Amino acid sequence: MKIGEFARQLGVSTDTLRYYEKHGLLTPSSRSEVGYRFYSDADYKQMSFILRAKNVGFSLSEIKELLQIKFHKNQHSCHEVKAMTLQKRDLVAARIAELTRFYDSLSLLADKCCGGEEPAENCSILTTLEDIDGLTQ
Amino acid sequence: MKIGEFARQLGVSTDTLRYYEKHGLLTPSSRSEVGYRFYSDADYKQMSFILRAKNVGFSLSEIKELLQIKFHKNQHSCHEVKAMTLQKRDLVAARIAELTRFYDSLSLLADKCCGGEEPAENCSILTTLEDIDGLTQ
DNA sequence: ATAAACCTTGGAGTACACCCTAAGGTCAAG
DNA sequence: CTTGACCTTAGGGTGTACTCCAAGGTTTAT
Ligand SMILES: [Zn+2]
Ligand SMILES: [Zn+2]
Ligand SMILES: [Zn+2]
Ligand SMILES: [Zn+2]
Repeated sequence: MKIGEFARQLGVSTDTLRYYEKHGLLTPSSRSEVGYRFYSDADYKQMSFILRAKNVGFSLSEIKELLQIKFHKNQHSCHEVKAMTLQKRDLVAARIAELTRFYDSLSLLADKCCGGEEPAENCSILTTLEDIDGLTQ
Repeated sequence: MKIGEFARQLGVSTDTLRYYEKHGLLTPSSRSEVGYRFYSDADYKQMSFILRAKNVGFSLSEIKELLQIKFHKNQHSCHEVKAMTLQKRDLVAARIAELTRFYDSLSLLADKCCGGEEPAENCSILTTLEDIDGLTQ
């Protein structure tokens, strides 16, 4: 399958596929005589793996690591894979915590503001940000 | 106050202050004869505003908007300010929802894996990512 | 024969929020 | 008068995951 059809079937752009190839995530299994990329069923499976891993939150470099493990399964342990997964989960959790603080602060701010059409002279959002904060910690 | 002392008091780098100046967030109120930046009390207050806004999750360009409103309070309404705040909050909420999906998927994956020291031949994290997913919708 | 649709490469651009460097000028202390 | 700490500018680099472009070669249909 040439790159265009392959991209269409997977719902990604051809640029993305060339990008992934350049970054060692998916090298098409063959090329035509004039250099056209040809993708096989195995390539389809690998790309699906990549997309699923992306869907659960792994970054491309993490996915590359996972692929290395997948290619040399006997040289890596379950422990290693689970550790990566848990570490990623913890990172995600930390980011969620930070964003939740943002969310709470923004809610507090919004609640204080009347939201009317009058000039923002005494807008409590602005004054709260100006004054000593009743926001942080 | 010169830039170094000002930066120290606010817990930011001098590079950050020059960056903010270049991007229209905070222009020091004066310069010495040879061009040294001098920051005033008003500058301190504005920088505090910026840092507080950052702390609740606003991006620098959003903060720039907020500053524009703050400078011309009578030309803007409470409604406008509240709308910005709510819109930002919704964006944050959407991002939290996405990360929560990641978190849940990663937890599911991790739970299935034994985490032992044996080779990853049959690691359920890898097989789950390989096979038709029990993850996504 | 020619146009449309495909493919190739290399390289530049995007957003965000800085950080770092070089090359040089300024200022206070000893 | 020199040392060290400070300041200036312009410009490049970081990471992430692409996206877009130019300039050209190939394939397929009419
Ligand atoms: Zn109001
Ligand atoms: Zn208001
Ligand atoms: Zn296991
Ligand atoms: Zn496992």
